[in-house]
Amino acid sequence: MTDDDRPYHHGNLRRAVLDAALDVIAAQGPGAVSLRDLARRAGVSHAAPAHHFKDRAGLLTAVAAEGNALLAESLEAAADLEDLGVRYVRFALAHPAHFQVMYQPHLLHPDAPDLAAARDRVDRTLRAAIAALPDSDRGPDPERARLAAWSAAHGFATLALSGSLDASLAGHDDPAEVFRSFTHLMFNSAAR
Amino acid sequence: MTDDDRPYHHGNLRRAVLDAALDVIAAQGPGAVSLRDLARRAGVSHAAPAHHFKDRAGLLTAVAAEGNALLAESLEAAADLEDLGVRYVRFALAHPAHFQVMYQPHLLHPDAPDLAAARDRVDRTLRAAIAALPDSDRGPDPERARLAAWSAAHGFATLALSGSLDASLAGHDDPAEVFRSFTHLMFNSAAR
DNA sequence: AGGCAATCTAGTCAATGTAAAGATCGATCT
DNA sequence: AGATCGATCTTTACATTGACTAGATTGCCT
Repeated sequence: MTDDDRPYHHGNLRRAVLDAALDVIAAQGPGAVSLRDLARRAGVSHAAPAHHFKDRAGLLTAVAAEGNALLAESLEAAADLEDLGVRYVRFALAHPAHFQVMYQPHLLHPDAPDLAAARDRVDRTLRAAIAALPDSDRGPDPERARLAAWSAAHGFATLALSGSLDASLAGHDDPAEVFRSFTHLMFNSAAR
Repeated sequence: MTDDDRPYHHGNLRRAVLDAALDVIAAQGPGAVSLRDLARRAGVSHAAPAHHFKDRAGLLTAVAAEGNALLAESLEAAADLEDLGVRYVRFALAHPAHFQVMYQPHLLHPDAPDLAAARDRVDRTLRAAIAALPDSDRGPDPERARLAAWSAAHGFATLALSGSLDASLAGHDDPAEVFRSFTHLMFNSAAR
């Protein structure tokens, strides 16, 4: 018994809620996400999203899984490790909402199969890029090189998103290129 | 008109609430912090914490400020840049609750003077450590070296706290030493 | 045409954040 | 010592939220 013309079924509520969630997260952080608010934005009843995501954590898990999938897609197209690092940073800055949720386990359902699968994809891509390094650059311990590369990219991305680098990045138009400017140096030596 | 022996004034409610908050954050993340729950743990009425911290954000801002102060204290005792990086990682792992909150602007009051002051202290310490590098290691652009060093330490700490490195760190008893093992390599080259 | 599963609505309950107004205490001043 | 003032805490109240349940609606499949 609805007064308006709105059809009973939304059509693509899952995507609509996800998109609304991404807006809220990008603007106000994951803590500001309210299932009821997202329902209002999508023009459905307050309990409708629950059927698609079960939980608040379920919604954020879906965001994290989508984020990892998007990230994997970009990284898989990387030319080499440096390019992969730059792509990692670029992804974080282009998809801040996804990125913010991906590495906060407390917000997520620990063992969601699709999330784990997407993470594996990212992981394999990084390992492949390390393995593809020329011998002169890879160094004796690939695992160590992997941690170094991931830490550098992840740290830069995280700090940039948190605003901690605002002063340092003020002049530059593309923060990812700032990252490239020193990652290039670091990995001639991580190799040694 | 309270039935129990509990005195009207707690004595040190501010500290009690902060400590309870740190427990909750470390165990369940900042999202699980409830002012009412902390009040219950401290044995006071549910509105008592508000007088000390104003907001939920006010409480977390106090946590972040305290965290930065503790971090600054540790970093100021660092022998050199490598030691400073290891101390950064060690702090994050020893004070996960503080660290988790420090870099999430959405949880905090943007312009809290004490927080800004504590952050400045950390910032100055890092710049000093960069400046104290031998010429052969510092390289042409100190700012670039600063971003590289901070990114590496911050990324490793963040990834470790999020559990992303659990598999890689399984064998080692001190993750901070794993970090040292590759930061040492990186900065011979960031210098070049 | 009939039935079935997916999708959505409506109603409800406990928990939370936040605000306002009053009670209690302790320190300081005279 | 006694009064006063500010800080600390309690009580009450209200709007919002997450989560659960039962029921309504729809599209699809056979």
